[in-house]
Amino acid sequence: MSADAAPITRVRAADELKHVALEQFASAGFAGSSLQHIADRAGYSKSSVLYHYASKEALLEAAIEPAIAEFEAVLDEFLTNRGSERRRRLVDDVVRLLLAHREAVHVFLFQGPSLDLPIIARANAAVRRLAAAIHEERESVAEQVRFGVALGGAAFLLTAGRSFAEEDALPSDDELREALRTVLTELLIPSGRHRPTSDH
Amino acid sequence: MSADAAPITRVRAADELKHVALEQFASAGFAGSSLQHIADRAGYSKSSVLYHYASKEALLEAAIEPAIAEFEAVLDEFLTNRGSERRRRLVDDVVRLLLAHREAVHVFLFQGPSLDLPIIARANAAVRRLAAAIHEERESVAEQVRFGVALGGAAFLLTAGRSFAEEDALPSDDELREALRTVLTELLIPSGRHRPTSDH
DNA sequence: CCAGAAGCTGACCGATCGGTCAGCTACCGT
DNA sequence: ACGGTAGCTGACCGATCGGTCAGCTTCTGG
Repeated sequence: MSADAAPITRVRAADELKHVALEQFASAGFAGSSLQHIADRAGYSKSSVLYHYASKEALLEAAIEPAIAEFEAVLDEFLTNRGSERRRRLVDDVVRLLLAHREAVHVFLFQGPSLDLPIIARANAAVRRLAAAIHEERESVAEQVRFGVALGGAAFLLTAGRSFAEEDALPSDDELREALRTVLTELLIPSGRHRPTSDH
Repeated sequence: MSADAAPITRVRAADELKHVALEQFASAGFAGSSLQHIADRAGYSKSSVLYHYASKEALLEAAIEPAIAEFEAVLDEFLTNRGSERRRRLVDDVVRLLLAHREAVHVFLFQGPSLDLPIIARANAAVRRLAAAIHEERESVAEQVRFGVALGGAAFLLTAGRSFAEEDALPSDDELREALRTVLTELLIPSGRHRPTSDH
């Protein structure tokens, strides 16, 4: 049998290691996180880590691939859509993705350029595709800056920026989601707001 | 004599190493930058680096201290001022500081939380002071998010985000300064714009 | 009852890490 | 002419890095 209930501990170790590793990669950087440290934190030996994952790189890949795949899906949809809902969908998707995959986003967005790994190259390619699309359709520099500040700022707020707040004053995820949607909408959706032709 | 012209090569080595090191720290991370690599890039030996700087940590400190001191000055002025020009000054100062010290800001803002060094602690304390001041005077979550997105986004755009743009399409620093001032002003200065009481 | 796979580990490997040290060269003021 | 110092280097150190490997347990299907 072993159709159910059995793998209670089965997949757990690998997932646990993946989770601890992602935390470490996001908070201390990929280069700054040793397999030994990750193993210690998870309560395993370094050999165990390398039993479940062929290499440090494979561990990183397993940890951030889902986030990258989801980001690629969001991007594809954005590039396909042409309707008026286009940007609204992007804002919603991005906020949801950021909240669900903070650590992973922190890794491939902030450390991405410095890591020479296939999985990171794939993530960078996706980010670059988004940047190129934005650069194409928004000719003014201020418009491009708005986009970069919005996405980079949102990512910063949920990852690195978090450590600068007082712990007892951290808003809940629900509050954050709504506030982020509000702010990103202001920045990215030129709804009948006060931005005449000032740019460019 | 030796009152002039002599130190042409004198201070050069130390400054050159500092500059190369800062580039490396910003692009590859502190943990990911080895003294050997920095020395190679600068055309010196590793021993030479440690002759000019007592340790890797001292090298980092020399590289980013000026930026931190300047940031502290900007912060002190912001915390002192009470006039209506307060936020406008902050925007101007921050944009100027970001453009002048991109790499240093990238180090202590994005890698800051993960490095346990005195100089980084000092930088983190300053950022935290700013965050606390913002949290105090802006009670709505959206307002705090606006602040975090603005500052974090601007920093992202000038550092990590830069590598995602096509090289031949990078705006000049002057264009960036103006665009950043525009966008940050929109985000941080509640001038008679369409933000009624929607927040909180 | 037992063969074998899964899970996990310590011992070990070469490479590289940050850092020390003795010594070399070149130039300085006296 | 010479002692001292500033600049720089290669050799070397212990620690730690990512990764390999043989072997130990524990469980399971036949």
